[in-house]
Amino acid sequence: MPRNDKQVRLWVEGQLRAAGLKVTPQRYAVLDYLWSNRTHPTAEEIEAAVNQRFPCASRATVYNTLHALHEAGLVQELYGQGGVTRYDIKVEPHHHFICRRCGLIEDVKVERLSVKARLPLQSGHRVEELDVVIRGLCAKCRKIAEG
Amino acid sequence: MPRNDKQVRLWVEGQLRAAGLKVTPQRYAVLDYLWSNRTHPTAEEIEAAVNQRFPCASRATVYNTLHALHEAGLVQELYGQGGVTRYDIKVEPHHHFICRRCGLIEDVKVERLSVKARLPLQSGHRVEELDVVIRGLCAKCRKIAEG
DNA sequence: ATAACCGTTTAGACTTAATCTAATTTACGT
DNA sequence: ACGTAAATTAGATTAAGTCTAAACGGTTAT
Repeated sequence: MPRNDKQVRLWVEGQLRAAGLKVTPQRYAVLDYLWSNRTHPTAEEIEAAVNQRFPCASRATVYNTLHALHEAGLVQELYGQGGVTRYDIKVEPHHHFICRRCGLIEDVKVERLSVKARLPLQSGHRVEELDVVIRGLCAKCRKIAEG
Repeated sequence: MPRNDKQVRLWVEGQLRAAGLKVTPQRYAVLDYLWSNRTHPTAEEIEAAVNQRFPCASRATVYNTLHALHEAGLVQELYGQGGVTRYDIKVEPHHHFICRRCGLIEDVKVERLSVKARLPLQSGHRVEELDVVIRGLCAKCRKIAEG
């Protein structure tokens, strides 16, 4: 696990290469941003962030990159109410809590939630990942809703 | 659990009233359709289906109704790739398998997948539901992908 | 050097799921 | 029946995400 800037650079570049992707400034910027910001950003937020210092990535490229990273298993896509996809770097497995009122997303450590499956689930289907989303009201919205 | 048409009618009306919703033809049609078709339809598919015999529900009403039914806990919303929400009547708890290639959605019986949580997950958050989505490739797409 | 090559990026048009609005209609308790 | 709050409507609007065809870049061969 990288500890300083140089190590992060090497880690990001290594991950891209390992996924069979050329290391371009745009891809580097997106993956580096996701490494540093575990805030479940939208594609739009990522685009704005990586272009803040100086424009380098178009919208199409941000989407292309995110799809490639997802395909490569480096990034998780989070689908929720409103049809806006959020992105999350896959460093260690975890689940998510999503508030149905304000949209807050919080990580849930796997230790708190044990999932036991009897595989195979359906004949012939290949299970690749298991997304668990806990939905409800966050503390803040709970207070508002309960009055 | 309703067994014939009359019982279904009474069940649907009862569910609507219990949720504090007036029984309108549009709402009746939507909930009845979801009762009879456990195919995880989109709002568009539902709109087309309930208007097939004779037009009765506008798009806005279909969405309003689905939101109301979801709010009331009668219907589950399924969010996936593509940003198209799918709807599923909540009759008995189950999970879902979704093929990342063709989008196939299949129910997974809870017996096959047990989720155990250590509550409370986060201080103050109210847990309302737990969505488990198994993602991967269905048998068909698996064959195509593996060549 | 130069050329050819293939994957990547780009701007901007396009698609479409879902929302919004303001006027009209309807369900249902009294 | 009546009154009213709730529900419905058509159509305009929004915005997330995709598509397209041209340009770019870096690699390898000549």
